[in-house]
Amino acid sequence: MKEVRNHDEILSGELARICGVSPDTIRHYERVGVLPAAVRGANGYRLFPREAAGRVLLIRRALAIGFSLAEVARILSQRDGGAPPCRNVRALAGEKLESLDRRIAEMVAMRRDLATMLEEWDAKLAATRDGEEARLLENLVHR
Amino acid sequence: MKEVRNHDEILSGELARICGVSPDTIRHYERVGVLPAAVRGANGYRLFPREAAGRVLLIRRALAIGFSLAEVARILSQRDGGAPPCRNVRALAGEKLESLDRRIAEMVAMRRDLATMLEEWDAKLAATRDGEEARLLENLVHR
DNA sequence: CTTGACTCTGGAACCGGTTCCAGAGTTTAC
DNA sequence: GTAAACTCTGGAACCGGTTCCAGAGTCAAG
Repeated sequence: MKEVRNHDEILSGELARICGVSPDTIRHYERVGVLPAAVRGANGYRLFPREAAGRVLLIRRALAIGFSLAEVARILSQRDGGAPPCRNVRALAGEKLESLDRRIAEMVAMRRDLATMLEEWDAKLAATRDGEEARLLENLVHR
Repeated sequence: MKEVRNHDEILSGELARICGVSPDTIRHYERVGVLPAAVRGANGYRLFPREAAGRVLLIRRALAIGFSLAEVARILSQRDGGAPPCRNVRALAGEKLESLDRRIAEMVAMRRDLATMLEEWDAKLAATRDGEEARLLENLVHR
């Protein structure tokens, strides 16, 4: 008997499938308040409006960009509460960009070191017979 | 009475200080087998040879480069067991380099997206009066 | 003798996003 | 009427490197 059921309302599993996410994740998002609590059918099953898919994608994108679930929750609940959080969001995103730049710089430095080391190692290995010790690890510690 | 004590043996705390690491971390390293078990004094206190500092730095460097403690433990115990692990190390480091590149590429893409978004946001905010909604978040989801 | 700074132990907490669990109810299809 | 595939719940596990904890022993200086 689905006569009373709005055609624009979908179950958690369907929402999950649409968003390419596990149902567990959907429940989790609701739990931490990043998705508004879904309406419940007579079953007790969650009924999400189709628009929720957009919200989930928004969340995933924010996560991918470096926001935490807690931050997203804060922002979205601000917005849902009526306050336009745009300038806060802008500030927060600015910080994200900075920290992202720092992390990237770190990793690039790491990559450079590692690549250099590999070159040296390969040179050394080429000059070392099988089974012999090339002492690569020592190389690692002395810069 | 320290007459019997070798002057080249140091306590865990001193080793930690030398390496810029907490004593807890030193104990942890011993626990997971990345540092060989230290000799114990009559106190029960750990006595590390000074060379251990080099080992710790080796570990920190390996970690910084993207190796896990488990991997380091495997490699080092191989070496301590007599087998020259150089070629294994080389292979492992090669994998690290690849995964590092992947992660960097991801983060750079992220950074690009975020920066683009920020530019758009700033343009939008410049055209929006205080307190008004600029709907930045929607911008986030629609690409 | 007392105080403070050290050390020992094994186990648990932390971070955060996701997944997994078990036990129970619902819906759908055959 | 039975099985397969959902859904519900709250809590715990996971990843890994580090830190924290409590209760106890050790050691140096005053």
